[in-house]
Amino acid sequence: MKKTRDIKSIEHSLVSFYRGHKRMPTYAEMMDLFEVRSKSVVSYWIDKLIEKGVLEKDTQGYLKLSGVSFGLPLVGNVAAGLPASAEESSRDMVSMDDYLVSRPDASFLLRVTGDSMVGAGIMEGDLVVVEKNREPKNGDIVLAEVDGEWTMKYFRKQGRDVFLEAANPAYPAIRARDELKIGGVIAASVRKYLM
Amino acid sequence: MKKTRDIKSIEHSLVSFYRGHKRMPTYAEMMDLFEVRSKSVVSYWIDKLIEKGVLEKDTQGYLKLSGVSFGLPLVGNVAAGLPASAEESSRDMVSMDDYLVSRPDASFLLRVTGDSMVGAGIMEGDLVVVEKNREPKNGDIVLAEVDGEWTMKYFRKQGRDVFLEAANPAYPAIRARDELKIGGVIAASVRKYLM
DNA sequence: TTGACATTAGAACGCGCGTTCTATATAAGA
DNA sequence: TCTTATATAGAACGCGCGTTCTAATGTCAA
Repeated sequence: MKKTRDIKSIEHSLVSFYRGHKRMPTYAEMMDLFEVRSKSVVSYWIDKLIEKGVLEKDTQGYLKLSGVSFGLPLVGNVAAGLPASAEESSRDMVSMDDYLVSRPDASFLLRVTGDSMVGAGIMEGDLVVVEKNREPKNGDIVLAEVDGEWTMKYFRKQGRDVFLEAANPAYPAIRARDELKIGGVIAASVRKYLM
Repeated sequence: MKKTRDIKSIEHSLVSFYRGHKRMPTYAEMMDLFEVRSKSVVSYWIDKLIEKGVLEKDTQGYLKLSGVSFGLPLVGNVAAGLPASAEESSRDMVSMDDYLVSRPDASFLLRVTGDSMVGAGIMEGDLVVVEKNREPKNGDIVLAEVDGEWTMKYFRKQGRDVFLEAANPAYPAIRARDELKIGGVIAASVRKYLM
């Protein structure tokens, strides 16, 4: 068995350390990670990774996993199928957190109950990201209180006329009688298949 | 204007620093963050945050944002509506990355094209998380190559009989003639509404 | 074999890190 | 008032961090 200490495996061990510890390892810790016995060797490989663009140092000189190896690679669309797995670089790396949540401070998650939005592809059991304190635009999906009950509805506005509409045609549209209690605007919806 | 340097604003500044830098600040940097002029004051507040359970130190003594303030709060279901925003603690904090992706090394993202899975609530433009090298079970949604074209289909297996089925009834089921080329199993699907 | 280059080891060093001490200002209660 | 608890400042300290040097070894081609 040949030594597996190439630049690829080193990058991989760094990424998995960061995933596990939510921080970068120290040079002493990297000695164990890379299975070398000198910090200078660590420095040697770190320099290589910086050259390659996997790592960078921020303004204070701290190591950072840059761009690549954050999140998942967005490799194209379904029609293109799975990638040749060659050409590792020049791929878009997308973090689900960053992609789905623009304002983490003003957002929360809800588990979907009921079937009022199945027409919009939101099914029972899905999670939705709700953004608070945001002015809904026509066509947005909002979390609203109707007759003391919270539901998700399309927000419709035509001129001065404002009403709520379910995506499921079985439910009637609701006009704002007194005032509309909007809990937030649905920013994203996610569904998990595998456990 | 009163001093806003309470434990709440300090926690917030730490979280936003971590979100921006993907690491914890040093004590010197926290002096600027907290707007104090001594590292001992920083240590003073850090201890408070550790007591509170917001922070913890890992085995090497490094600061870590623990549990709380990672990801988004999962506050319940749609029927429950938006939370009273009181009782800040004892909420489930969920990171989208951790929730949706179990095996980051073996996963990638695809943008959905076509309407073959609208029946399953997966629409054109959605992103799907595809997990490679996983044995599909009956009922899983898989990325498969059919007649040289990649599509998403339900994976059906009844005894020895294996075939692919679209969620859209307009498309016919497909039996495996030669061999089934499975690119991966769909682990999750996400849709973004606000830009 | 010889040379050039890539990779590893080890040691030394300076500086900044987080800790810890003392001292002081402020606020609340008795 | 005096006491106590809370919050801030400043300084000192030891240790570990990342850097940088020299030198030895491994690899491969000429």
